[in-house]
Formats: sequence, structure tokens, C-alpha cells
Amino acid sequence: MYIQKIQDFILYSLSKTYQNVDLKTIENDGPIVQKSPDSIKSDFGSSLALRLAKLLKKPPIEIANNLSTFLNKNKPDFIDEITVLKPGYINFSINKKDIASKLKNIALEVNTLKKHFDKQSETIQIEFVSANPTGPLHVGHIRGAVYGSALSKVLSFYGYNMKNEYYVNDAGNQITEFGESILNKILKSNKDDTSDSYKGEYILDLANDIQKELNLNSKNLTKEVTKIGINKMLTSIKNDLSKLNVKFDEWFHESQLFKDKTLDEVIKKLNEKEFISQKEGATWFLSKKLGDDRDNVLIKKDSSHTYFFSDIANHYNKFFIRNFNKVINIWGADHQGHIKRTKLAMESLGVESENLIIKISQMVTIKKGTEIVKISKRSGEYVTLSEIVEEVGSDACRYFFLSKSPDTQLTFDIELAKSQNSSNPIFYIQYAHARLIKLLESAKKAKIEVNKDSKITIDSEKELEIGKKILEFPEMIEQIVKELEPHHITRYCLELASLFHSYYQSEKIIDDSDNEISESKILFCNSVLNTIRQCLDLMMISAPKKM
RNA sequence: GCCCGCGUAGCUCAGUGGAUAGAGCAUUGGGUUUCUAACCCAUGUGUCGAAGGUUCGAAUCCUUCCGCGGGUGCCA
Repeated sequence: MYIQKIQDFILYSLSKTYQNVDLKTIENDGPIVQKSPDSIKSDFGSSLALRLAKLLKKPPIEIANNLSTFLNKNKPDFIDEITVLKPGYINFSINKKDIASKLKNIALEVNTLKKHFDKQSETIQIEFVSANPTGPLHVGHIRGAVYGSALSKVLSFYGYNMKNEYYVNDAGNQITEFGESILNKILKSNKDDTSDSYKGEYILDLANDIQKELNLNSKNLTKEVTKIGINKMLTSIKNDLSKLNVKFDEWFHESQLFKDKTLDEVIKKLNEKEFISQKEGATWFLSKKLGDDRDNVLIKKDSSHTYFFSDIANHYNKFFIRNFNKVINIWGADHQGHIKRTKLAMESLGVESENLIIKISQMVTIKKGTEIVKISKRSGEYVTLSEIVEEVGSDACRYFFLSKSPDTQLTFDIELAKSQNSSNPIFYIQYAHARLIKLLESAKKAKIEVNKDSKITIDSEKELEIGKKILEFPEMIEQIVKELEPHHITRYCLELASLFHSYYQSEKIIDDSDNEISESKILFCNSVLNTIRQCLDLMMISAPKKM
């Protein structure tokens, strides 16, 4: 909340003190104001003077002193003290009263945290999970589901209009093989036959299930079985996702692109731009022309289409038929090789590179104790999403997967996760929430009422620390929006909860003998509660009133 | 081979140009007649994979190397 203000203040004073410095260059050169490290007494610091030393041909300490003279003369109310330290740091301490008044707003009105952000005019479509409907979601899909849903939630909180989409691959080879595998189970008497492409318990279940409602005289049996099979799988996928609190606005089917003749349209457009060529009996997209290592096939020799082709069509639909300006895709690391060519294809169709954002979430290795579990849809080796969510719980599951950067290949130890009951940080956060709720109830019983005339007085180190942490909330959100990586919120929330637990332990909040102090503390605790509650809401984790 | 990502405490991971590198778990020892002990307080650990380089300043940027994962199909 303060960083931007201090930065503006510094840049203003820089422009007044050293007129010949180009502010734009300075701003683009990196952050100007940062949180002070714990070892330094102040709250925020700037290393601007150090950076300017070369340019201005002056010792940094001199620049810092010159700037601080101006800064001190024009010091806004929210700053208490400005000091210059050793090589040339300019440090700022924030006024306690200013912190207190900001906390009061947060305490009285949950929406204060949200109001900090402007409503954005832009609509962003975000696609995630999009697993093929040929099998149940497995534990690896949890990561994408959690990442995408939390990111979307934060972006929406920030003010964007978000549309969550699941792309259903319901055409192509995999789907046909899936249908055939089920049909074989229905028609063959030997249910143990393993020659089919898709194996596993769930195929047999599907076969038994479908058999009941199937008309065996149907003209195209495979087609019918496939259709029913996919629908059943989709129902199960939706059900699994809802266990993790994940919901989609749109389930877009690949088959739609065929019905709408989008693929034809795409190839026509690409052809007009001379990115299509026929060779070796296939139709190619000339991505080499745009800098890729090789060209890519769109229509195979047998006249069927590649995944890449319908993927272009899918994106064409997003940008040119449904008219989204900005699209985010979250893909698993196994699709990382598709990024370049997909972006190139879209660029050749006229989409600005920055408007198609593809984020990769790294692989999840599943461990059971010391044994690595391999997951394969076709072999039927499974640890399903619902199995894990039911054992570990949605909250702990979400927190665990959300707490890691998407760039990290993480190891998910199923045994550990199951045993991770009270040692899991999420319970610690939820406990802080439950404690606050109970505390505020007790305050009500003790007839301590807070309203807009109440006042917060910060008079302990712990309160000050909590207050400053709460006011970091907007910057934490901004970082997520900038990087499109929501894991920062888990740490933030944990830190806040930790500070609160420590505070709670160290002093009595409801003091029957002093109503004024109790009122201030209760109001203060309301600001903590509202912030923790907001974080839990953004992580889509429940906020229990009792534990 | 080439392309992408990663390598930070015993373990799981934050930190991607600034000040003495952090958190959770694990370890060890203490704490409750009290608003919830699923809590608190104390406890120590790092060749930031290695070597060079850029910089006033590097875990962070560049180069090379080592290790791990993924990709490199007219599979998805």
C-alpha cells in the first residue's frame, strides 16, 4: 500500500533535485522502493542513490543526503521519519496513526481490501485442466486445477472479468480408441482381455454401465458407445473438480470446431498468408518461416487432422469468433514443446503475442513412501484426484499445491499427505481464523461494541508488525497479477496467521477493566480477521468458525 | 544432439539486482487455574549445484560445465 506512494514521492523529489535525470529510464530499471530487511529499523528503503551514483558522478551518500533534504521538507503525513544509511540507502518509517486509520477501514468494511483495485475493462479467458475425457482425473491434474482456479479468482478480485474454460477433446484418435475399448469389453465374453488401448477398472465399469442402456441394434455402435462414454466421463470429471471447489463457465467441445467449420476457415486464412504447403501427402503449417525449428503437420496423409490443427482452431475461435482479447492457458510441462508453434500460428493469424499467455505448471511426481508411482491413462495405473481429495481434504490439498511456484517440479508424497493432519500449515491458518471468530464473539458477550466512532491505537511492537503485514496485502496481490503466479498468497497468509497467534498469546485482548483499550484491540482484530478471510476466499479454502 | 524448466537448511519449498539469505516440517528444551494448546517461547543448520564473468553490489543477470525432469511423432 505504501511502496507505490513512496516511490512516487521519491521520483518527484528526484525530478526536483536533479532535473537532468530521465525518470522513465529509472523506473524501467527496476523497483525503487523495497521493504526494509528485518535488521533495519525502518519500514521501507530505497537504493536509488546507489544506482544514480555513476550517472550523476557523485558519491551515493551525497545523492542520498541531497534527496533526503527535499524529502524531509515535503514529507507527507503518512511518513514518520526519513533517514540516510551507510552507502546511500534512504529509509522511511511509516506513521503509526496512518497505519491505524487504514486498519480501521479494513476492520469496518471487508470490501476495503478489494476497493484498492480499479475495475478493469478487460475480459480474460483462462483455460486450464482440459484433460481428455477418456479417463478420470488423476492426482497430477490437481495442480492445474488449483493453479488455474486460484489465479482466475485473484485476477477477478483484481478487477478483471474472468471466464474459466475447460476445453474438451472429444474428437480424434484417442477418443475413437476409448470408445472401441469400451465396446470390446461389452461385446467380448472374456472381460480380462488386455489387448485394448485403454485399460483399467473404470473402462470395465463404464462397459457394464453402458451395456444396460445400449441399443445393440444401433447402426454405429462405436459412435454411440463413445458418445455415452464421454458424457459419463465428463460428469465424473465435473464431479471431481467440484470436490476441489473448481468450477468452469464454459465447457468448450473440440467437436464444435468441426461443426462450425472453423478448421476450414483457419486453413483458408493461413493459406492466404502463405503459411500452408502440401508435401509428402500431408498439409503443413510452415512454422519454420517464422523461426521455429521445423514445420508442423496439420492434416495427415490419411486426411485426419492433428491435435495441433484443432488447437489452432480452438484459439482461432477464442480470439476471432468469441472475440476475447486476452487468453491465458495453463498447460502441463509435457505440452511445453507446443508453446512456440501455437504462439507462432496465432501470430500469423494476427494475434498479438502478448495477448496469448501460456503458463506451464511443472510435473508432479507422485510418491508413495519411497516408491514412485507412474500414472498412465491407457495402462490404467491410477491414483485418482477424488481418492486424494477424499483422503487429504480439499483445503489441505489446495493449500499444498497452491503453495509452490508453478515452475517447481514438486513431489507429492501420498503417504505424507495423508498423515499431514495437524502439521499442515492450512490448519494453522484456519485455526487463526476460528480463534478470531471466537474472540470477537466473546467481545460481543462482554458488551464491547465497535463502530465507526471507535479508534485503533497501536501500542505494541506486535500490533505494529501485524498492521504493516496487513497493509502489504495490495502489493502481494499485485505481484500475483504481474507474474500470474498465485503461490505468494499462501506464504503471506501463513505469515499473517503466525503473527496473530503470537500476538494472541502475548496479551489479553478483552480487558474488562479498560473498555477503551479493548475496543481498540477488538477493532484491530477485525482487520486481521477480514484480511485472513479474504485470503482464504481467494485461495478458495474454507474459513471454519470453529475447530 | 537441440529446446524448455529446475538445482537454496536434514526434508518440502519461498526469495530472481540491494542492507546480516528466509518459512514450514523434523530435532531439543520450556510454557495453559486465562479470549480455543490444532497455540506460544526458546533451539542451529547453509561451499544458494560448480567454475568463470558483468556490477559499487549477484542466490538473482551472462557464459561454460555437472545433475534432475519434460519436450524433441503425420500420438494427445
